Amino acid sequence: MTATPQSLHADILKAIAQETRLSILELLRDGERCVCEIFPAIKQEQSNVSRHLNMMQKAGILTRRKDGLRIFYAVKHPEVLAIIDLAAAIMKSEAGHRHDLLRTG
Amino acid sequence: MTATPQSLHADILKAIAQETRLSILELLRDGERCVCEIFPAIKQEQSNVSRHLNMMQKAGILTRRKDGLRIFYAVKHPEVLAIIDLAAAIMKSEAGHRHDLLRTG
DNA sequence: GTCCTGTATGAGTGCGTGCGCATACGGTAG
DNA sequence: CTACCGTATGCGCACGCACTCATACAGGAC
Repeated sequence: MTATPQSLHADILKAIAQETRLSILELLRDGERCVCEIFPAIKQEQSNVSRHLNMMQKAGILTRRKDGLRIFYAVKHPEVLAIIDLAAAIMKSEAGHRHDLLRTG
Repeated sequence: MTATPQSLHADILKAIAQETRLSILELLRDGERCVCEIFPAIKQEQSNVSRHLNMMQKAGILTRRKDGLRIFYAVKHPEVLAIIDLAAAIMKSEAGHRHDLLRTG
């Protein structure tokens, strides 16, 4: 048991590692939003956003709440946002190194 | 500027969010390894591992060092391992919640 | 009941990707 | 030089995935 935990890590990370989903998660950083708010904000089809939200909820990183017609999604684990921040930090330091590499040859 | 940073985050995260690459990164947690050590350890084709290593190095999360015939790869940013740990934490708490859900209906 | 709004889903498409096989490249040893 | 070892790469294949369009479903307003 716990033979290949990689396979499970991958599902969580794959649920985050996608542009559209990252856009959604950035929006949800400020709190829960309904689909009708999200898809215009990130300029994507409603159906596409719905699928991504559903996918992330099934992956366990979003919560779902019904309020009348609307369904509100929110980030379930703050670790998700921490992961995004770490990725941003890596990017930032990479961008700096790239400059150095270009300058020093 | 900083219009859609999501596109760039995604590249870093995608470089991590894959089973084979996660296996490699777990191995590299203990320090640098050459391809000849990695691919038998994770039971993958040499060509496949070589591609993944190359991909991660281009993504900026691995370093490369030549020593004679062998080429050693190592994790460049500790944040990468932190991301994996956070994903593991999410998984763990999700596993707990799943049990509750199954029991309470 | 009908109409409308908000969300989810089925079908189809094109692109991206992980993989294996064979082979080429680069460096070392003899 | 040749032979060999470690690594990278071209090619092909199968699968997965993000997306769009059209449509179905659920709930509220009337």
